[in-house]
Amino acid sequence: MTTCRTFYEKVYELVRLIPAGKVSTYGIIAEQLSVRSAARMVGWALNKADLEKVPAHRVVNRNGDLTGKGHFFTPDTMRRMLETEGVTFRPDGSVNLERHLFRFTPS
DNA sequence: GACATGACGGCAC
DNA sequence: AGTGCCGCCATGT
Repeated sequence: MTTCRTFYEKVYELVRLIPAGKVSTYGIIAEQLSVRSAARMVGWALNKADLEKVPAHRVVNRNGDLTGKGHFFTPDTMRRMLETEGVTFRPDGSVNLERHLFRFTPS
């Protein structure tokens, strides 16, 4: 639409590839899009995305923190969905990236 | 057309 | 180790 096939489409596609119980980060997704430092766009794309179609709750920041929780129906929706999928959180409320970080296959 | 903002990341201090 | 600033691309005003 506005841009060439929207960079959003790519973001959505990648996010949809994230299996339940796993999470990814804006930076990694941006990197997959060949724009290493455009993580902001990724978040933006998700904001405009249909949460019904894209598991945006599986995307967290590099810190493992649920930065986009405030963009969901309720602030705890994101965490709740992740917990339901089997994602574990640290005492500080961040996701155990060491354990749930999903790595896209560069192939 | 220019300025400001945004679900971030990395580097400098 | 914590805090701050700059950079990046796209969108909205």
